[in-house]
Amino acid sequence: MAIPILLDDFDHRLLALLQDDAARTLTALGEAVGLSPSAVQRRITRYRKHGLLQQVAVLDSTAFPAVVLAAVWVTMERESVRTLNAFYARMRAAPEVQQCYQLAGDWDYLVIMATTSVGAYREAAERLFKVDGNIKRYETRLVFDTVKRGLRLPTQAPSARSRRRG
Amino acid sequence: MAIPILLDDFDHRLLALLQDDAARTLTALGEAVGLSPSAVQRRITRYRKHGLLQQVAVLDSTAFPAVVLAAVWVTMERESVRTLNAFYARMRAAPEVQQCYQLAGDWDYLVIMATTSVGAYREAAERLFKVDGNIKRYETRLVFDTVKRGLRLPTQAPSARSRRRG
DNA sequence: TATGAAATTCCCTAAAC
DNA sequence: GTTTAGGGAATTTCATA
Repeated sequence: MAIPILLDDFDHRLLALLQDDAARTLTALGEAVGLSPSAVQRRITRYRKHGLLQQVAVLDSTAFPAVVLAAVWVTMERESVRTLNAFYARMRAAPEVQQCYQLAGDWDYLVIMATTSVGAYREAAERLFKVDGNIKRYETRLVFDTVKRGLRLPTQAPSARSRRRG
Repeated sequence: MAIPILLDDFDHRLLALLQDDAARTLTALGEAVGLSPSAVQRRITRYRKHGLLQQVAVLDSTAFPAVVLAAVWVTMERESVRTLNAFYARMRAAPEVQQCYQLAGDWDYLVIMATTSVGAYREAAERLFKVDGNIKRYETRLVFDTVKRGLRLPTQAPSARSRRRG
């Protein structure tokens, strides 16, 4: 889907910085990687045009004591293209669904949910995971504590990073 | 930890907008919620000072075909304060660990990992989840497909939103 | 105490090189 | 890739309800 984009060392370092803090100025980014602000800007524009990067605000979940997080494992009864597409559409459309991954193994999907109460979670789960011809079984595990939360991706192997440093 | 912060309707709407796209200008945000750019800026500054919000870049994981995502369930042998703190510190320090949640039920923790190869995942898992006096058991499920990915939190009940609209 | 408007500063953007 | 110039946004100040 996305057009392949070739990344050099500057790109990898910029993407790492931006994943930590996207509010930095082009000047600060340029100083960090050894590039002029204009060069940094051109690169970031390129990332955006390729749909590689989007800037979002991440809220501190502990600041919202009412928020209920839950992990749900799901297995499908039989995966016809039609029912699967419907499931995907439901996951993407539902504001309660934060993340949804297809897994290898006995469980087909992992879904991370976020709601404002256990009641709201129950409602959403019954609506989204109703056991019918599509979904065979699902299990809910409420989140007691958030140890770490982020979406950071490594864009190059750790060995390449340390090799370059050493 | 975080100082409680009282949020009004303007705040809820701003936080919703910012969670979708943190690159909007203060003017655009102000027009969307019916506030002057100055007022919007003051509120966002307040969120930042309270540690409520941070701006990050989220990368399109499909644009990095080499990236391997994995979900790991973990159970602890015996949860002494010392070993637990060590585990928490390890999770937070490891760049391969994206998310880590303590769960209700038979599995104690869910860990979402992101590495640049299956080899790198294996290395990281052996290092982070080594079965010893601390960790009893862990199971890995590789992610085949990402249906949805985000960290959006609802800051107020959906009923409150629709009630206000209707 | 929080607002909106105006003035200043700084940054982003798009040229030209 | 850098440097430069211009427009625009963020930030501060100020008057106000």
